[in-house]
Amino acid sequence: MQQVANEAGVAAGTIYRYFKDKNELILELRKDVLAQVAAHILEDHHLGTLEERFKRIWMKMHNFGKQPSPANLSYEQYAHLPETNTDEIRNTEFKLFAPLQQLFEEGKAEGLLQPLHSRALYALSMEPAMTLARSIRRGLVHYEAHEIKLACDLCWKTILLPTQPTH
Amino acid sequence: MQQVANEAGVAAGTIYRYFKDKNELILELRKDVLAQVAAHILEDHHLGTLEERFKRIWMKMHNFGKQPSPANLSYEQYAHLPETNTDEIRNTEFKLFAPLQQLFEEGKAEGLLQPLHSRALYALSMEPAMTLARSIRRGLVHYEAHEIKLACDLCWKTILLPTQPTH
Amino acid sequence: MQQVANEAGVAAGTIYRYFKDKNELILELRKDVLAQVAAHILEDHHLGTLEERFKRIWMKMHNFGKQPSPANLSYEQYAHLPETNTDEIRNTEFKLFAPLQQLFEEGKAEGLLQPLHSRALYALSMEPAMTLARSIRRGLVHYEAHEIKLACDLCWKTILLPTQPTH
Amino acid sequence: MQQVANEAGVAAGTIYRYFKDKNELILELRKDVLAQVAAHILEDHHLGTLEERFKRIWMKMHNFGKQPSPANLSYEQYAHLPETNTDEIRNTEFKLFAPLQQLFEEGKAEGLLQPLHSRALYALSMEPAMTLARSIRRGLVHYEAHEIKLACDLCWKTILLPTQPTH
DNA sequence: GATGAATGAGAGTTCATTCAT
DNA sequence: TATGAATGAACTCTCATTCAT
Repeated sequence: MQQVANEAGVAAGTIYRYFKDKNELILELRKDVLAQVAAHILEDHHLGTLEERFKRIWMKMHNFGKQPSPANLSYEQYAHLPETNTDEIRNTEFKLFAPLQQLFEEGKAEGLLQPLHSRALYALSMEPAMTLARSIRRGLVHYEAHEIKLACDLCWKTILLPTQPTH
Repeated sequence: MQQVANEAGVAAGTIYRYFKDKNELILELRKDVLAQVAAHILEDHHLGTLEERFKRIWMKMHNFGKQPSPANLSYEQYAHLPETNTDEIRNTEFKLFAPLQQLFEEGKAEGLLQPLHSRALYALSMEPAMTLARSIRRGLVHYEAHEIKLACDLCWKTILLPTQPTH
Repeated sequence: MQQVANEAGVAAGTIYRYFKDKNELILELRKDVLAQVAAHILEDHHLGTLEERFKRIWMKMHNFGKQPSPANLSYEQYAHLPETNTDEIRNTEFKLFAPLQQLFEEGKAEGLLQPLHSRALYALSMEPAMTLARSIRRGLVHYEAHEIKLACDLCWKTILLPTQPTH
Repeated sequence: MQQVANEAGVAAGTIYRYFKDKNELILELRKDVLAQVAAHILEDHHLGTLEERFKRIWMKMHNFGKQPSPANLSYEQYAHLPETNTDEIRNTEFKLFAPLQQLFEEGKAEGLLQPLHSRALYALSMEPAMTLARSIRRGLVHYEAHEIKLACDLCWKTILLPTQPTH
C-alpha cells in the first residue's frame, strides 16, 4: 500500500479515502484492467464479415498476450487464481466481453458455427490465442508470422460447421 | 508455515529439517503436484491408435480440470503466476509430459498432424480441455456428455492435416 | 527489539521507522554512547598545563569507568568485541577523541613526552585508568583517594621523557 | 550447539551428557581458555631476576594479545562482557594468575615496587601490553621492535619505587 | 552412552490499517 | 481532505533442549 501511495504521489492514509481496504483496491484494479483489455481487444469488432471479425479479435488477443505488460500479467494471474473470481468480477467480465459472445451467437444463428455454448466456442477457438502467446512471452518457443496465421485459421475452422456439399 | 505445520501435525520448526525454506517447500510441492497430474493424465497413454491416445488424454485432462481438488487448483494457480516458472520447474514439466509431446511428434512424422511446434498443437487442441473444465468447475456453464465429446472431437480435427481426396 | 520497544514505550514496528534494522540501531547507539563518553571525559580539556589537562582527563575517565551505568557498560562491551569495530565506528571514535590525541602530539612536539605513537601513549598512560576503574566497579578492590592519585601520577610519569640534569 | 557438536564429531544431544546446558559449556570453555592463556604466559615465570621475570611475562602477554587466535579473541571478549564474570571465573582466574600476583608481592616486600594493590600494579604495568597488542591486531598501528621494548621498559619503570640516592 | 529428529518459544521484521493533526 | 507516524498482529525462521530409540 505504501508503494501504491508513493507511485500515486499521495500519503498512505489517503488511499483509504477512496478504497475501503486493500481488497477493494485490487478488485477495482482488476475491473479496470479487464476494461482496458476488453477495450483494446474489441476495438473495431463490428467491422467486416464474421470471419474477419473473429480473426481480428484473435490476433489482437494474441498480440496482447505476448507482451509482458503489467496489464497482461495482472490479467493472467488473476484470471487463474482460485477463490478470487467473485460474482462482481464475473459480471463485469460478462458485460465487457459481450460483443465477443454476440459474435458467437450470430454465427450460431446463421448456422455457420457449431451449436455449442459460447463459452465452449471461446475455449475451443480463442483460448489457444492466449496459450500460444504465453509460450512466446515466456520464451519457450518462437513462431513465424505464417504459423500464427495458420493457428488462427485452424481456430476459426475448429468451430465452423461443416457445410453440406450441394447437388 | 505455521498452518502447514499444523496440518502436518508437527511443530513449525520441523518443516525446516526437510525444506531449506518456504520457497523450497513450495517448489517441491509444485513438482509433486505436477508429477501427480502427469501420472494421472498420461495413464495408459500408449494404448490404441493416435486418435484414441489423444482423446484419452484429452478426456482425462478435462475430467481432472473439472475437480476443485487441491492438486488441480494448485496446478492452475502456479501455471499462470508470472516470475515463478523457474528453469527447474520447466525441466520437470518437460520430462513429465514428454509422452504427450511424443504423441504430437509421431503424428507429425506420419503426416497426420499439422506441421506446427508441439507447443502450438498443445495450445490448439489440449488447452481447450482445461479451459472448458475451468468453466464447469466455476459453475459458469453445464455441458451434456455429448457436447464434451463433440468438443474433444473438434479439438482432434483442429490439428489434423486435411487428407487429399483420392481418385 | 521487543524489549527496546517496550522500554521506549512504543510498538515494535515503530523502531523501524527510525532504524533500518537491529544492526543500525546498535551502530547508532554505539556512536551515541561514544559521543556521550567523549563529551564527558573531554570537558574542559583545554584548560591548564599539559600535566593538568592529562590528569583531568585521567580522573574523569577513571570516575566514569567506575560507574555501572549503561553508557559505560555498553562502551566497555563493544570496545572489546571482535568483528564489530567497523570503519564507521573507528572514524567516529577518532574524531571524538581527537583532543586527547592532540594533547599527546603537543607533548611530543614540546619534547616533554616519549616519542611514541599516540596510541601507545594512550595504552601506557590512559588505559590503566579504565582497568583500575573496572576492578573497582566489579568490587574486586577498594582504593583510597591517595592511591588513585598516586596511580594517576605514575601514569603521567610513565610517558614523560626523563630530563637531563643541568650543570 | 549443533556446530559445536559437528566440530566435536558427536551428535547434538551428546553434549548434554557432559554439560548441563549451553551456559555451563561456555563457562567451562572460558576456564579452559583462561588456563591455556595462563600456562602460556607464565611459562618459565620463575627464572631470573624480578625485572627479567616481569619483562618475560609482559612480552609473552603482548605477543599472545597480537594474535587473532580463537583463544585470544575469546579471552578478550569475555573479559569485558558485563554480568558474565561470575565468582567461579574470578576464582579460577585468581588461582591461575597467582604467580603474577606473587611477583608483585615479592617486589613490594623487597621495597622495589610501589606499595599498591597488585591489581593496581597489574593495571599500570601489564594491561598496556594487551592494549598495545589489540591496536596492532586491529591494524590501527604498527610498531618497531625497539618501540615495544621501550614500552615494556616504561611499564616496568612505572611501578618501580624511585631509589634514594646514596651518599 | 550416543543419537538426531522433533520441539516450540522467541527472534527480527513487515505491512495493512488507524487516527490525531 | 490529506497526512504520515504509530500500531501490533502475523510472518518466516532459528536454535537450545528433549527424549524415544
